[in-house]
Amino acid sequence: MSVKIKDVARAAGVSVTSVSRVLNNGDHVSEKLEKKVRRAIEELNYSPSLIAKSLKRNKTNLIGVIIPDITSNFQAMILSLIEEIAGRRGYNLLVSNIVEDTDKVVKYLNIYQEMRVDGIVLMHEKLNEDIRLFLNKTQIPVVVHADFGMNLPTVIIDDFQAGYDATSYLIAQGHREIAMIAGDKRDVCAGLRRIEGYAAACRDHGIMIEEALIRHGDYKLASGYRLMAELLREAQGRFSAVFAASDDMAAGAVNCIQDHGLHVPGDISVIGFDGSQIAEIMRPRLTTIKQPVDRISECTVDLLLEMIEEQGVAKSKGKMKTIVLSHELLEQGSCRSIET
Amino acid sequence: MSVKIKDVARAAGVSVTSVSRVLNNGDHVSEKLEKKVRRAIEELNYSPSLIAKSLKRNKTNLIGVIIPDITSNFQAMILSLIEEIAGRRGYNLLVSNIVEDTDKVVKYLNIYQEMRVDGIVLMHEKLNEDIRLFLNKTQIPVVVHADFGMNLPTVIIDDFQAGYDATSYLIAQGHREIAMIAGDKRDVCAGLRRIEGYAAACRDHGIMIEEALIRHGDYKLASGYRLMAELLREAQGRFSAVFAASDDMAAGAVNCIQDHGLHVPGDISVIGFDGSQIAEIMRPRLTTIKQPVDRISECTVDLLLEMIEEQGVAKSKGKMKTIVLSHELLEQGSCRSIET
DNA sequence: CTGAAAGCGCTTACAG
DNA sequence: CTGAAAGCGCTTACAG
Repeated sequence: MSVKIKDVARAAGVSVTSVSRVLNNGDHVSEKLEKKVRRAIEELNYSPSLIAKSLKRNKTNLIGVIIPDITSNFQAMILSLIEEIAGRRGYNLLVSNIVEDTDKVVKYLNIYQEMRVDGIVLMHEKLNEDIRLFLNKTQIPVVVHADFGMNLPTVIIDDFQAGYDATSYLIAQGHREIAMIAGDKRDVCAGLRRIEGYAAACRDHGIMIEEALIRHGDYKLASGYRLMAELLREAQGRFSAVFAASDDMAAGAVNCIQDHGLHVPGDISVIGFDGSQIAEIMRPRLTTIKQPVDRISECTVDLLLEMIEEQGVAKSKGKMKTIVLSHELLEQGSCRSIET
Repeated sequence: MSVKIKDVARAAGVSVTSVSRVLNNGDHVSEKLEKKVRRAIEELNYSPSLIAKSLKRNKTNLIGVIIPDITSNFQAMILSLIEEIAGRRGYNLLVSNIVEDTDKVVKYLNIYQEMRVDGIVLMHEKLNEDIRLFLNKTQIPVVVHADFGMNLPTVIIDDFQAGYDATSYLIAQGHREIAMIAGDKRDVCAGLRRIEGYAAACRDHGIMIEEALIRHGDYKLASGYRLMAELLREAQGRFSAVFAASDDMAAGAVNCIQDHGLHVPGDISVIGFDGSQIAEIMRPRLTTIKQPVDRISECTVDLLLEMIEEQGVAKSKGKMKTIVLSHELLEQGSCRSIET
């Protein structure tokens, strides 16, 4: 049915070896041979099979990406940058958007392994026994976006420090009653670490931590709205500021506050996290912890490709890098300073 | 280096045929043979190569998706739904996010073809000669999201009617001076068709179309902001309402209007397009044309898989379906009726 | 129920 | 510079 290298060879009157050579333009071939081959390819509309090539070369030029939520602007940003950078370097992306289902994560890790992807980017931050096992066993280079404490190549920011900075900023503005719309504690970085940073900042400034002021969401807008509604219902007047672990949740919180007839930052100050597009859209714009999406994406691809391309040279499982990138506090209009 | 089916066969003391059989659990194998094989697989930590399998079976279970902008919430929504639905049916997604570069589109179409994906979803709406040629020649099932007038399987809404509806709605609210923040005319549906719908509605209601009130953007927030700034600078007072061809542009327009100290809908009414999350986030919420993202995604996957799975039975290139889904006008707070 | 062998479409030493 | 042949890791008639 479809035309294969043998057909091209026959049409051009040369060997398949020669066709392969002009296709991969490595070794020298004579001009007229090349011309004959190119013409045959053209005429037969030949499309070489990367499947066969991958099998033979033991290399697919595929990178698998497992991402929790593409509809989050922050994650979409990273995905699109990774796609672009990897694309320029000859790699294509296999992507799985896995919402909240840890079992599906290992299912897809295994599929990627069976597909013989050259590398994997894992953006999920929740570990279970199966995932841990996979990461320990697999021969495939994996870059993770969370500190799992298991000596894996990692690209992250310092979420503890970032949580600390956000909270300290609010404190410096005179706030002493600060609620937190946090993530899931099982998320190592975006969840747990940011909460720890918040708690440490409170502690360091002699502020009692009130459990009732800490709520846990899923980083999405709707949960920010819902949790803020709870806070207003159950604790109104007991906090003057809120630290949200994502811009989406911060935006949901702002919407909720405004829908209750209150003002941001007049009545309640809100600080977000990520520095995604939504921070610019909101009015007031969100003050937020900006993550360096471009650096995160670059470093992720660089690190992964370095491992992939090194593999031939030496299976240097030894030098596992952890790259910690710096965040930045972006001061916009959603926080105000209050008299102490 | 890595363990292959032959190693498993040897370890289990059976033939590779038998190992293959238990792997694909089709034909009957005796319980004890199966047990031996499973144990060997377990012990050797065997991961079968989908590459080899694909080559043999001539099927990759891969779908290539070419998408203009993942960071658009609307498109991210569709992508994530397609991923989920296709995933449930055993297909994985190869995705390329190609911003505005038509040459790259055909480059990736060719790569997908070489990778022998089972099907392709093309979301770009701009055609060039190379793309047209590819679509005409390829044997791979492709579903497109725009009416290219070339008898391809298509899933769309009626963008003309939707543009007509949006504009008529504004007219029914008493507006007679309506600006449009449109897309690129070379985008067959989201661009051209929506503009034609706008123009037809104006015409049908005896409204002169003023070219200066039609601006062309790229569907993103920033361009909506910029174009609205232009409109305010060059034509303020000459329009009381704006129809934007995407919610993102509508949001940018609203931001711009508000940043100029004006009010939506008090001073200017704005209607958007897509029904994406941003329409819910804005205050006021955006009145918008809501596209049925779930239906679009479902139909896309259904149609594509139908073609893929039919191929064996009959190469029914004949019955090319075009599925037109219905949109809906979602009335929220960004338009007001004015006295005529 | 089980196995030996051909073949999927390429690449790559090896020899000339 | 060019080609014949082995082999990548599977599946699948075919035979028993």
